[in-house]
Amino acid sequence: MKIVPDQCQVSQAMDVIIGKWKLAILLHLLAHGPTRFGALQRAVPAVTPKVLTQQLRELEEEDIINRNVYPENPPKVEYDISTYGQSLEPILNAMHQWGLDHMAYKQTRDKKEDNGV
Amino acid sequence: MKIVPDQCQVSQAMDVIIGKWKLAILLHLLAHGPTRFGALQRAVPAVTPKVLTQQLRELEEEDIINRNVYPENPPKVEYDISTYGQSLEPILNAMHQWGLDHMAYKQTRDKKEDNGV
DNA sequence: CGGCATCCGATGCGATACTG
DNA sequence: CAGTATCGCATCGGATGCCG
Repeated sequence: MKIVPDQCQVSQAMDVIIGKWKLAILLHLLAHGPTRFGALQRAVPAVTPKVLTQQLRELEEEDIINRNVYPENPPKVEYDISTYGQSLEPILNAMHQWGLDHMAYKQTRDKKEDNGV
Repeated sequence: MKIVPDQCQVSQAMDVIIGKWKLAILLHLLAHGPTRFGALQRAVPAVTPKVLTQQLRELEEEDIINRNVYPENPPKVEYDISTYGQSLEPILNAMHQWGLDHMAYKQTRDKKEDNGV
């Protein structure tokens, strides 16, 4: 398939997954199902609550994830991938596969450079 | 295929294609073949020469594109996708397809909202 | 033609502290 | 527990001007 630049919507996808922690969030939700805010924070250790909230809100606004509030005490909020969000999987899989190849590529390339190429 | 978070390399791909104009550059090179610096600048009108150079250099360092200098006068420099860079096509295609779907999705969603949902 | 040097502003992200 | 409020900074990209 050839991408026609004039009607190219690649950046539509970029805009949605751009954000330092969005991929990590999506991958966690895809792998583990519904996850609470605190659990997400533990799953992505370096993220602060403020930024985690930001990224979640942005994903929610694009209908990629769902936010479910359980009116309990203590409060409980779960996030999970929406049906629509699951349509991102082909992109993630393609990126993942390429990432694996890229690791291997860098390996061999750097080895060559060590030998003076 | 299920992505195993522990050995997930999705961000490897992200790191390579992140950059405001990199996708536009790659798509242009894929569609039009070898392209000169000036032509790229005309193809991506909003980019300034400084930033265009930056993005090209970063893509070049990852071996995604080739930079060919022709020692003529006036100077001529052509950029083109490397063989390795072509391996990104599955990602771009997946993103493009999703982008098209996303446009349609937003259409119907916004129409619903207009009707008071 | 194909850049590079310099300056500058916006935005994204982080640190810390506090709250219903 | 699941956030919000404030502050601050670094990074990225844009504007402008100059050069081989």
